Amino acid sequence: MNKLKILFMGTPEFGATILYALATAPHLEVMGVVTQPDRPAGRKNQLSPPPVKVAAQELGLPLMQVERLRDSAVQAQLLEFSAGAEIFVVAAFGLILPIAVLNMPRLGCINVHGSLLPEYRGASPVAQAILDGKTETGITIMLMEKGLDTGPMLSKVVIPIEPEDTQPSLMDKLAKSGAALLLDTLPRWVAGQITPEKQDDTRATITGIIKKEYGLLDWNKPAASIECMTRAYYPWPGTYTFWQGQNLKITGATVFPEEVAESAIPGTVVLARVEGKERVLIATAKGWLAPRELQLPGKKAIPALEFVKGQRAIIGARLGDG
RNA sequence: CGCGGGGUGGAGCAGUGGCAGCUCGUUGGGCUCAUAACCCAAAGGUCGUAGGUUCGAAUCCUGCCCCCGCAA
Repeated sequence: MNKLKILFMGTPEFGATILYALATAPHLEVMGVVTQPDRPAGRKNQLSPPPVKVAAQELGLPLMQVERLRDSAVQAQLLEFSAGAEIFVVAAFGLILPIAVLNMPRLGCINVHGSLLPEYRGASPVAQAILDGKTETGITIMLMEKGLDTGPMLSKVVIPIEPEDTQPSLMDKLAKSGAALLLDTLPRWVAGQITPEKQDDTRATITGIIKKEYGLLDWNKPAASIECMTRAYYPWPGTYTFWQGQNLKITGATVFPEEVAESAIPGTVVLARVEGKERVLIATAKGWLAPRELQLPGKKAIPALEFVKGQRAIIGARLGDG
C-alpha cells in the first residue's frame, strides 16, 4: 500500500506536535513542510524560528518559509515545492490559504482546528473557551474552503477543560488528541469511509486575534471571570492591573466567596486569614480574588504573600486605573 | 547595536560617600485554656563579580556574569 503523501503547514507549538505525529506515522509520508519566516523575538530581538521549523529540521524534512501566500510568485514556488503531495494538512498555520492554494492538492486541504466547530471559529478558539468558563472543548478536523473555518467536518474529539487548565496546558492536550484523531481520520477519509458533515452556520461563533490590552483586569467584574482571564491569557498577553502608576502583573489566582473578609471597594487589597492561612485578597464585584504571583516591571514574579512582605504599602491600596 | 529595570542575612524589600536596616521566616525564652496571635532575646550578610576613584564605597567610574519588564 502506498503511503499518503502530505504537505504540512503550521507555525507554533500546536503545529509542531501535529507534525511530529504525522512524520512518525508508518502509513503516512510528510514530503514537505511550510511555515512562517523566522521572526525577531525576545529581549535582543534575535531572529527565532517558529517551532514547526525546528521540528521539520529535526525530522529532516524539506522546508519552505513563506511570509504571505497571496503573491502569484509565491504560489508558483509553492506549487513546485508541493509537487507530488496528495493532500495538504494545516494546523495553526496563521495564514489564510487563497483559493489557488486550496486547489493545489488532488485530495484537497484539511485543517485541524482547536474547537468543536461551528463554535469558536477563528484565531483564538482555545483562549476563548477558557475565558468563557467552558467545561469542555475539543478538536475538529475539517475540509478547508474559502471561508474562515467554515468547511465540512470530518471528525471531532471532545476534551474536558480542567479548572486549572491554562491556555498552554489545554493547547497541549488538544494538540496530542488532535494528532491522534488526525492519524485515524486521514486514511478513513482518503478511503471514502467518511461523509463530511456540513456546519450549522447559525450556531457559529468567531474568535479574533488576542490583543495586549485584553489582559488588563477590570475589578468590577466577578472574581470568577477574572480568574478565567488569568488562565486564558497565560502566558501571553498576561493579566495585569496598575498600582502606583506601575504595571502589576498577576499570574494565576484563586476565587474566594464574599464572606471570607469584610467587604471593600473593588480593586482594594486586603490581608486576611482564610481557613487558617494568611491570604492576600483583592476585592471584586463579586467575591475575592487571591492572586498567586505578583510581578512589578523589572522584577521577578513572586508569590503574593512574599510580595506583600516587601511592599507593605500595597495593603489597603486600590488597584487599577493608573 | 530596539528601549528599560534589577542583583543587599533563608524570602521579599529599604539604604545614592561616613557604625548595614525593615517586614517575614528560623532558633531560644515568655504570655495564654490555646494559637499560625502577642511579648522578649538570639543566630544569620566578603552588599553578583573583577578592577578603578577616595582618608573612607552597598553607594561614584569601567569591564564581565546572571535575572526581569516593554517593544516585536
